[in-house]
Amino acid sequence: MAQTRFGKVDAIIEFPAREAEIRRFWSERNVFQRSLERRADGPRFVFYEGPPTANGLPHNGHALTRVMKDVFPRYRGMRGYSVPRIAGWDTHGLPVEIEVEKELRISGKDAIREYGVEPFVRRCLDSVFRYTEEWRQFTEKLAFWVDLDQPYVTYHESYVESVWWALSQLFEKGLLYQGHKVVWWWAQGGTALSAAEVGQGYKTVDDPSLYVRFPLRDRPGVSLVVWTTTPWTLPSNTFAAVKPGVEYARVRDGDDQLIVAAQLVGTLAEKLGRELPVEEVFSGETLIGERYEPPFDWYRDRVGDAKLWRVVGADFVELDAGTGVVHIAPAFGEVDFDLLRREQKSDPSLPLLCAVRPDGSFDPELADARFAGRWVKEADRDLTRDLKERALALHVEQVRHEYPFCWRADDDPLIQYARPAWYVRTTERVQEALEANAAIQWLPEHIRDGRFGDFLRNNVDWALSRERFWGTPLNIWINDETGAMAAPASVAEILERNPHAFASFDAALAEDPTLSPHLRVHKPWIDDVTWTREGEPGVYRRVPEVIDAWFDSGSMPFAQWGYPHRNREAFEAAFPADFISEAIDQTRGWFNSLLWISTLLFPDAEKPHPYRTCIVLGHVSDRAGKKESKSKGNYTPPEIILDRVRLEFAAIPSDAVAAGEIEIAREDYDGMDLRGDGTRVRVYRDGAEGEALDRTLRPVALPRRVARLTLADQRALGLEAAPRGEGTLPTEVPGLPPEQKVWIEDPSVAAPGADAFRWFFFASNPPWNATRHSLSGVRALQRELPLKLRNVYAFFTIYANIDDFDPAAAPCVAGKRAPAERSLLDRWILSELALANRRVIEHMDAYRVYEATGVLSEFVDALSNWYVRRSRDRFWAPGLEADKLDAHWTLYECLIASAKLVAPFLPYAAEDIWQNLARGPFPESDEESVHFCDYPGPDETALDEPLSRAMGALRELVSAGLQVRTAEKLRVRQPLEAAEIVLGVGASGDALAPYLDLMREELNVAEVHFVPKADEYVTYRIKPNFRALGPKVGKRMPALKAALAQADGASLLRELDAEGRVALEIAGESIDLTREELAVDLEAREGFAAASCGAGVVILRTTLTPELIAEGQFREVLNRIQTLRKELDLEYTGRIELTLAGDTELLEAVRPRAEELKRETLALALALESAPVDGAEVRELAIDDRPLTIGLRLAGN
RNA sequence: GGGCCUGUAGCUCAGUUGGUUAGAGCGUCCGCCUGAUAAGCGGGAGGUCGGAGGUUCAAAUCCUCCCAGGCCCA
Repeated sequence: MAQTRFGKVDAIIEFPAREAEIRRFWSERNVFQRSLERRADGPRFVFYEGPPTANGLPHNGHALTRVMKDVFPRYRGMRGYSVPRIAGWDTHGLPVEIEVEKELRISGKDAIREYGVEPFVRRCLDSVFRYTEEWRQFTEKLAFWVDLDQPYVTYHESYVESVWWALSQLFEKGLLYQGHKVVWWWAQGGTALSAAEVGQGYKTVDDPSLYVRFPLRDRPGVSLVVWTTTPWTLPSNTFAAVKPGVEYARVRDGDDQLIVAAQLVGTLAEKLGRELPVEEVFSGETLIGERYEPPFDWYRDRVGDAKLWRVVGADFVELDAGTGVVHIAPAFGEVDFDLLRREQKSDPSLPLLCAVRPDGSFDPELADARFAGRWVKEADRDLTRDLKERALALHVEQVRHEYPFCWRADDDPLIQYARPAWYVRTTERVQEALEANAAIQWLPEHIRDGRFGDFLRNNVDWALSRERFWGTPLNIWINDETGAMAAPASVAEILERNPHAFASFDAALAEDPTLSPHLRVHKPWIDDVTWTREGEPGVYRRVPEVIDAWFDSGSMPFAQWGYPHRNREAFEAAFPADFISEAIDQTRGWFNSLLWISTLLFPDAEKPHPYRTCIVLGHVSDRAGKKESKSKGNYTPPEIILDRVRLEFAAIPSDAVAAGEIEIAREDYDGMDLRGDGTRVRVYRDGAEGEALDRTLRPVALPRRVARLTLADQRALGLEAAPRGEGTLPTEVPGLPPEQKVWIEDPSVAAPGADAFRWFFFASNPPWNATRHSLSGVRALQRELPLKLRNVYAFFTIYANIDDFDPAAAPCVAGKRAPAERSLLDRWILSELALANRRVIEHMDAYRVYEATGVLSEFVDALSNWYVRRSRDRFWAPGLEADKLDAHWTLYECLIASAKLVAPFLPYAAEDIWQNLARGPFPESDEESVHFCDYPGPDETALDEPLSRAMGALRELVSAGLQVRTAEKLRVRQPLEAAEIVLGVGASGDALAPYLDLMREELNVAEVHFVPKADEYVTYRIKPNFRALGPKVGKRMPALKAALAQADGASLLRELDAEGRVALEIAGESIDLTREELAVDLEAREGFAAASCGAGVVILRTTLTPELIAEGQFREVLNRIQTLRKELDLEYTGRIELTLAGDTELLEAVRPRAEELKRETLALALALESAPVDGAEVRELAIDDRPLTIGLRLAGN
């Protein structure tokens, strides 16, 4: 049988390139698909992918969500579950429309209508998948295994039909109704703006600030005083609100009486510049129900007996400004509107007064001639004048405040404005939603009662409709004569009503066969769908709105299957989800819409649904904890981790730059993880790497993402200056033409790669914490496990190949011994492995990925820094004796297990190891990929906790011993006579006796003893065991502590040992103390070369005999020769011939140990006191000032 | 303005039901080791645990208030 040669493992590796090879293997061998098939019969673990929008490029936050959504399904898959993973795309909504508007350089709904709804919608569709390819690559690079070939897509007809079904269910249950919603309205553009957009457009402006009298009808001469900064809303005034439970005052103002909140009388008096003596104080409630004269009479004769213009109570009334009486215009304020809705519960006839048309002008039907048709903001001044003339304005001034403007047209102020809207009556089912929420496992837990619970408890009805174009059309048709409504749940149901319903779309399709068939269920074509009914007058026409895109994504549990029109069983088998995860901003987004839709549609399903466990991810911030933002440029693009260490800069030629140099911002320099003040970099134009220049990069004070270069370099690279120079915003750089920007790349190191990125997100902190992201951070964590594991793996292949160790070969298999027969060290690391394995499973089952990475790191550290380190001489031993074979097997088993253990976290590294170490020897094995393997279960027989504890103590003692050497300036190469160990009180040397060889080697001492009578070396410090004594001793604790500190430790201990207890006199009382109630610390006495640790005290005998000195000198010589071997890059097995000459004492130290020297250095010949032979590599050096000449040449030359 | 979260070493983070010398990694300095290692080991410096009160024999941990940052809403 041919010997396996394991592939050579380079310690230095370009991870992105290696990962690409592995990715190719996965795709060629269809590994993901097959991993699913192999588990198809397993119990189901249901994962829902929250659909991203692909009309922007993926960023670091997406990387976090991708890897978190990957690690748990991978883990569960390896644990035997069937875990199908379907990708999804969120395709509808305002952001898409806005992108297209930008592209078309148009703005507003009228502009869209002018452009044409049909071509507009088609452009939306195109734009949705603009970055699909980037998303696919991003997803694949991060090894997020999800089925990208058969994704669910929210604009697809089958998806829309499912959403329609959901809406028709709500409609039939009476949970859909029409009302109004107050939105931030851009009147000139005829559109509502989202909160995020509004947030972008605040400006500081001066607005009028009015104090207005509302005369009470039934109390002549008495007026309420209200304060407003929007006079234009006064004609639509409906109520005046006061705060119940707060004191109000009636004050005298000349012949008038005014009513304001008692605590604001002074403020108002100051404004008016006159005394306002208080006549009466009363509680706010007593005002409720009072009628008043509205400030304008535009509605007076129009609204019949409706109980308008009266005082109502409201808790939101604030008393730190204004008058404590609030003007309520429900059409122009959200809280105002909610108040109207509240009042409508007892009096449904209350109208919504709105004297303003959607274009922001006063309605000529209502307004008097002076104001009809005028833009409301412009009318403020005349309205104010009118109020003054009628003596209703008590006081007028200007106020400077922040007010939102349209971010696209920044001269246009926004107004709050009530628009007709469709609502989902969620308030009726809050209790059920809360029950579902209570049953969900939220990670972190506080989301349940905190952020999300609060949100649910404060639920208001879901405003579902959007007056836009690109979205799922609201499937409600209204008879234009009778007002009857219908909500068909599918295309088929529409066709039943009118077989030619889609004639207009069919015609469009006939004209243009490239038209996506899915657009049949979209605007504008869906608006042409109508029908009539036998015996009923009128035509059913669809309402014009589309719906909130959150309803789309929240429907994915069933809509991804097209349920209930299709795939009923598939849906039922995959409901609810066991696990979902998104970032915290989805609390009110996807997490919310999923929960509500499920709660409303499936009231009988067992809770929680539609998800059982939800990990709420923190945001990814920059290295300073600031939100990453493309416009600030504090953004490390994911490519710098995944592909290459480079950034793109706007080119700024400057004659101030030194020849051969380039200057960028210090922040960008740090962002590329460059050190010092100058680094060699490559500079090139995009796509012209062949003509790259090598330059020295200098960090200076500059704005981000601009690079200053010399005029000569500018010419050499064929660049133009970026037109906006240093004022170029980071966000503009990608859009510059290629001749105005440069790439700057650090060619000295490869990017860390996808596994490193994944590990960073898992291992840096718990997933719900905000993560500070940087290249240096990723690299730091990469060293912690991925690189360490790779080093061990490389070590193994070196010696396995040297020894022809082959796990498939008969001699190796025959020589494989059970772990119990192997050496202590082997048994120890196998025990650690089993322990780590058990703990990783516990953590991962509980979704504690961060803790799981900690366990893995500790294990790999133990493997690398103790097992391999202590086993090195076993691997160097000649031949392949039993002990060496044990070492190979043990390390092999650890690596194979590690590959499986890390597979969900580091799918590439795991595959790399697996292919080389498992598939290499066993090419016919069933597990072609590590991702086909079962996750290992701990080998319970290998678990040996006493062994783990003992080795832990040993490692501590060794550390202490090394600490002594450091303190005494005794290098480890210098052998010492002995180490004495004083163990902690009560510990026995027996448990550690088997490890003393390890300790002798590690400390380089001839002997290790336990010292039975330790008083000579150490003192004992005795402290109370606070935890045990706390309840018993209570307030006397400080006194006890002091007494123990002063007592003689050794004699106390002797008494304890003899009597089993000691008695101490504290504050006149005697306290009996047992051994368990005391803690004893050892401390080395002065004058010894000693150090203490938790396990005990280590004392080194530091006297050097001539023999020890000679031994030390020999070690030095050996070290120099080995170093030379390494310098010369010799093969590990390469034989050499040696000559040594120089200091006599050195040579005499070597002479008796010549055989050992030859063995260790693989020297066939050793000549002392002889000159180097021809062709030898010669080194002249000194060891402690003693000259030595080494001549080394390869044997056989 | 409200809600939630976070604040521990220069940086990134741990820190069990409160238990008395607050830990790790990185960085830095000194030293060591190296025939796997972009490594590793030992040590030093570095902390009023955001601040102020309180509860307790005992507080990073529990309570109250305040400050700063983040997120979500207004």
